[in-house]
Amino acid sequence: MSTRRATISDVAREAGVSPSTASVVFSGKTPVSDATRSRVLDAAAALGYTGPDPRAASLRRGRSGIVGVVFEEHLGTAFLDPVKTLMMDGLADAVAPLGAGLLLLRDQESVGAGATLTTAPLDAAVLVGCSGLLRESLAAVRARGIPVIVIEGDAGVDVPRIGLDNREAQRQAASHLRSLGHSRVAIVALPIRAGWSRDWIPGDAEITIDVTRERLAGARDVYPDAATYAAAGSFIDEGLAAGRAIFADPAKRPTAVIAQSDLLAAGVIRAAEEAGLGVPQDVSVTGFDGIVVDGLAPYELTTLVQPAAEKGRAAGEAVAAMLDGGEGASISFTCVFREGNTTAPAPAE
Amino acid sequence: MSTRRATISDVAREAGVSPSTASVVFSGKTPVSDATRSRVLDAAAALGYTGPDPRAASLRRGRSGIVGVVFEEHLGTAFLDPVKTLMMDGLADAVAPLGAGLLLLRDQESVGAGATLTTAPLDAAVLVGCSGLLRESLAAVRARGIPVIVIEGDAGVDVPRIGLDNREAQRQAASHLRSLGHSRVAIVALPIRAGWSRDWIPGDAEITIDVTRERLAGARDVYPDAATYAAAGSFIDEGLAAGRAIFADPAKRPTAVIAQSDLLAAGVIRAAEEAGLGVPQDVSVTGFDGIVVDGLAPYELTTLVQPAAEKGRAAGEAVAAMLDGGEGASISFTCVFREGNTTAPAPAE
DNA sequence: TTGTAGGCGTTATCAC
DNA sequence: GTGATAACGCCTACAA
Repeated sequence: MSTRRATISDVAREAGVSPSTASVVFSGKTPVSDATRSRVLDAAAALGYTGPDPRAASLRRGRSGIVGVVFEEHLGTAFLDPVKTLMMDGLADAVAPLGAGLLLLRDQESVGAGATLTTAPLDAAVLVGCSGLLRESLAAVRARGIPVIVIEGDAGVDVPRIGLDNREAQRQAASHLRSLGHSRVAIVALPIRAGWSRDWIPGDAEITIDVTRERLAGARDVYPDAATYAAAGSFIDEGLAAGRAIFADPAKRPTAVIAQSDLLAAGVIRAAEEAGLGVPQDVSVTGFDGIVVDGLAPYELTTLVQPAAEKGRAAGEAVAAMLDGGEGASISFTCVFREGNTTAPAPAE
Repeated sequence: MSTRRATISDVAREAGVSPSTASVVFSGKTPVSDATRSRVLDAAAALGYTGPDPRAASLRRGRSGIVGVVFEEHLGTAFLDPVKTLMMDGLADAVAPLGAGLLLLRDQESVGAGATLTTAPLDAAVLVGCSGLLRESLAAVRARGIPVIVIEGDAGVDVPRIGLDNREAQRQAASHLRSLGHSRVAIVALPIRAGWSRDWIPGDAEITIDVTRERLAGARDVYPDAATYAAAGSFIDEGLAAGRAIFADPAKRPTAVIAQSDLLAAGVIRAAEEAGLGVPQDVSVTGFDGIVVDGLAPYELTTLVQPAAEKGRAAGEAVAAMLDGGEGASISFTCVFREGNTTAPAPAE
């Protein structure tokens, strides 16, 4: 048992054929006579050979069948976000036909620990939410000459990206509120930079996270002076905290809140209930993402539905195209406005 | 640009040293004089060489630095479960020191599509929630002779597993309720088999999902006749539906509900509120998992805290040990009972 | 400290 | 339909 594992040459010898013939039996790339095939297969079974060693095959072929997915956060954190989860699903679907799998990679791996962009046998890489941190990784990957694509983030220059019309979409929600007569509106934003703790932000705050900045711009296109509270993450509890801050002073209560994610919106709704405000009679709330928020029933958020799984799928397809020698173009997706039961005309003064 | 990528030999030639010396510069396994090192590094830079090709290195070393994680469900579904998410985090942490990354694999991949247990360059595999489906995959992996470990599932025979004292833990929660005087108790279970739709289950229902069966057994050790409603998944909304069914008939209302997951428990609490029942004055509710349920505040569930991240970490460490030639023993983890504010003495009749 | 040699296991190519 | 040959790019004894 401690003896070396059988190789395809062993099998070939046992079967009385050449290694290349045995190889062909396993790869199916060339016709083989039935007699030969079964002789090889029998020999393989006898020797406990279970097929070509993927490592050797990938060296020879120049392909590993592995697509790296790079997150800038802890894996657990990334998967707490339903949008990313959906995106992963779409991505997995799209790379499957390539015969590829997804390798989870964290950016900023402490040195020497863990597979990295530079040491993993990747055929291509997908960067998720590329902001400052990922930029360096990017250089490393590109130098390796493998296809790279970025989802929700700007990698600069000529890296194809999967984008979303964040600003326009958010503007739609804001316009919807304006058409309902709302004028006192507050915004609950996603974090404005890495490591941010929840707080009100000044009008001229520097925002390094693209998604936050773009959605905020869309809201401010309609409500330039709306007070903005940025949460520490996309969670119901963060939205709750934000909502408490917003509804704290009865004199300054807004009649509508624009939340930058559905989870935040769910929290805001809960804060409104806590403050004795009815949604949507007293306060309208809009979300962003269009995910199913577990436990939010009977509310149906008025929100922007983003094609999360499609984004992942598009990334996978772009990767496939680039692996085929194609160019890999950027694609931009559009959100769909969906009116639920959390927005209504502004209450009379 | 269409020319072949530089290899370490090219770099060595350019630097005027031998390939092995250049190799050593990159691997750092042997001391090299500063002069030589910088000559090699310069040559590499000039040629655009970014380091050894991982495919070749992994063939040579016999290690790919990749650990496969096999789920039996859609990736998106798997990551909806906070417990699995935490587990992945622990696993990622534990394999990082190995210099390994996690490759996501789905079981039952349609033939020919996607990386599989048999074609991916894995150093080891971790199966998550091994029930029927995974059994076959298991055979394939074991034949390949790579270390395998199973989390929350029985792979039979001699496959090391990371287990949990589901039955004993659930019994503790039930005993707690009994000590509070509850006698009319209902159980909200996880799905009893793949593809299950929520419904009451008969006392002798066949339960093919291990976790469900074990926790149910624990509850029935104390309340053998408790009516049991099995949800279709671990979600707040499923718990809500279950709770509605349970609280539907005022005449038959239990004074306590044992839920098999925290998310289910959260839904049950919401159903209780809906039915005008106070928690815990009118109904006590227990959960299972000890996760943070986003949006459940101000409730703190009475629950069993399972060491989810530790389970992942243990799996990673077991893998590391096996890769080192060790034996890979099974490990069983213990849940810790945590009393929150969702259980109280049974109300007087 | 540096160089030489051999092979890790496979598969593409081409000839037969 | 089958076989010989030559890489794929690297690493590690071992020798110098």
